[in-house]
Amino acid sequence: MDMFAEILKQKGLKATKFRKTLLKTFADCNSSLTTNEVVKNLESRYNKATIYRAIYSFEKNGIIHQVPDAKGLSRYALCMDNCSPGIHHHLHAHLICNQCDQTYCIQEISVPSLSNAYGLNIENAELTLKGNCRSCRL
Amino acid sequence: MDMFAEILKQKGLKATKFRKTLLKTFADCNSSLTTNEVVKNLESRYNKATIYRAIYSFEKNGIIHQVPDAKGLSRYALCMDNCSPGIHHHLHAHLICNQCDQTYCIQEISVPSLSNAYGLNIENAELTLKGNCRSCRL
DNA sequence: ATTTAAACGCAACTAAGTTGCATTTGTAAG
DNA sequence: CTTACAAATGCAACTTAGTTGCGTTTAAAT
Repeated sequence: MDMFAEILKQKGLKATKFRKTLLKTFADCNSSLTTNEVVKNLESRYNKATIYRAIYSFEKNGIIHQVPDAKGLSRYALCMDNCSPGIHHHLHAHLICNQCDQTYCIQEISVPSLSNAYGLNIENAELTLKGNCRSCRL
Repeated sequence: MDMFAEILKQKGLKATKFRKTLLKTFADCNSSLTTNEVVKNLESRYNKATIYRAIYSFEKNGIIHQVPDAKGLSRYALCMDNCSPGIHHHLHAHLICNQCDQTYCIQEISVPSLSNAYGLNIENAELTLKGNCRSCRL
């Protein structure tokens, strides 16, 4: 019984060997990964184009969500909330650590609700913090 | 009397012909510009490397500040608050328009104060909204 | 076991941004 | 006004992130 295969199928994706490996990579990480960190981890075994395409499909199908990155790279984390294919529900803030440049989801801090403020028809809000993460404060 | 030259010197930068042109470019724009939009505007007259270096120094010296971009490019807007070389004070939110992909500073919406929440030693917070800008709602 | 659409690998490409070094220019001192 | 020099610019080559088209392989339904 393969847990990762089940998750992939439930989200509407074929459970290939590579995709199970990619999902495990995100699951094993307690924060987030840049596309390039994934490429470096896996490029001996899998092609760069394949990795980019899979990350794109994971994001689209509600398995991972994009998070901000200290240097402007694309960076992703596993979805914690119940995200469906096509619809992400993330109300939490993101912390970029000044010391390690890692990005963490901070479930304890939620994003203020601004729905229709000032007639801007806001459909999404992101709150990004810069500070020190738990590991770097030790 | 050259207003742009005065601003540049006051911020500690040499007032070259190119830098006055660049500052005017940002001043003439009511929202923000990607580095590439600036390059496209000016590359017939000035070198790409020069443009990148000048944008970097404008940002460092408190003339412009980086704002989020719909497609992850680097994008900047004139500082409105009183920013000093090395220190930016921006408490306003940023709006990315779903229709035109432009980024606007929204002075009316301020970023929640979170200073030391959860021991994260937060020294900066950014609030990014997605919605419709004024021009696109007309 | 067969079939087929989806996924993958490869290679070539684009676009954004950087770097080293030679030349030019703003500005302050003489 | 001229000189001198650090700072700014131009050029060209480079790096890095990400994309695309197409032929081959594979998951999974029949």
